[in-house]
Amino acid sequence: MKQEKTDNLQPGGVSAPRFDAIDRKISAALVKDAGRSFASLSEEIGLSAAALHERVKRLRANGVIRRTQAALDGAKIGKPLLAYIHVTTAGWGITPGLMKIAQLPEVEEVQTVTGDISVIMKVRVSHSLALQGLLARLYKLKEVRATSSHVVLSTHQERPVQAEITEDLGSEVAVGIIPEV
Amino acid sequence: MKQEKTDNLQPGGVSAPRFDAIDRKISAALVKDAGRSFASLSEEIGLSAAALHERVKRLRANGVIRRTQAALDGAKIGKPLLAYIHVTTAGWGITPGLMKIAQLPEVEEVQTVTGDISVIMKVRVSHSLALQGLLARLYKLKEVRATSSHVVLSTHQERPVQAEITEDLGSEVAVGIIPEV
DNA sequence: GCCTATGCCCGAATAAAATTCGGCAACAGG
DNA sequence: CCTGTTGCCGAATTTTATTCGGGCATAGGC
Repeated sequence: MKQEKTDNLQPGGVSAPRFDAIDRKISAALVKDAGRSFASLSEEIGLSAAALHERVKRLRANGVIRRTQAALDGAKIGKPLLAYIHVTTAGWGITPGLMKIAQLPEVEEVQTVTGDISVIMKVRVSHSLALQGLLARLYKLKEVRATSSHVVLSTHQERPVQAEITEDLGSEVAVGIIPEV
Repeated sequence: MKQEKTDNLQPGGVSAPRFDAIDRKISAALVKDAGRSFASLSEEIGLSAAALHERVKRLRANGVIRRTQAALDGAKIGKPLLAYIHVTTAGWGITPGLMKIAQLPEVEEVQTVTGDISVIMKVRVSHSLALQGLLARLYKLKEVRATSSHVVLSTHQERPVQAEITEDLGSEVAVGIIPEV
């Protein structure tokens, strides 16, 4: 029996759903390929298929895994033009008009952000005329003050949320910045 | 017999794969939920499970469906801070230094764009110190002239490439814009 | 220290799904 | 009119997901 020491267990936290190293590993694997069979994954993780299945079920129930989806090729489905639209609005937040535009299948992201712009939209369209049409719809909204578009020339990385975390990202800057008490 | 005629080949090596309305419908369904059984999907589409399976297999082979992946909740895996970093670089394009940073699991997108900035990066980190660490790594590269960060306050839409296309997006602007010949 | 409740895991059985296969019909080209 | 090709179907077949009963270890009450 190759029973691993269960040092992955966490002290009983009632509120926060636990998410240990194994869960992270499973999540990372499913982000890369959600179509893999539990059998082969369980081998890689070091769990039985049944235990793995239970964990995945719990990850879904907890909302860690929100869903599993197909990743399409934008160009091959007829939408080769990707762009970011920066929107400056009068007033605050997202209005019903903007939300309606956000529902268009061309619109992939709508985020309110800090900085000198209010909203960042990520849109993918069939051709430049469609981009213009999208901008026209934006300018029909009276809360839209200005827009600034950035057409994507080439994509060097584009992927969903990754499960892994680089541990030493913050620490390297911390030295000499945190004041002594 | 499946013979490959050389005159079928197009520049790029791939003969034009067809992508009809049914394919689009299937793709749209799989983007929403790739875990659905072929049986239930075939009912909705109006095909047999076998025919549906064959189409999906072809969509994958053609690269229309690039992969199927799990969508994680950024906050629940310990990365609640989402931001866009606009990078202005000296010289052109993506350098090896930038490509290395693009491999970090915190970096979800790296795009070269038109406009007054060179690169747009989408990053998701655990806390602001990690964002600072990321910026520190960027500024270590001598090709990086300046950056401008936009922290996401709230996400109103965030989803992968959608299969649907709004047909009348371009047409509405076209009226009165395209000059008569 | 002992006892029990709990969480996590396993192997095997079962249910469900994916995948394959042979054949039929529509269509285009010769 | 024939013929090769394509897309589809229903039914087998194989693979996979899912359930089930139980074992082991830990934590906490007593």
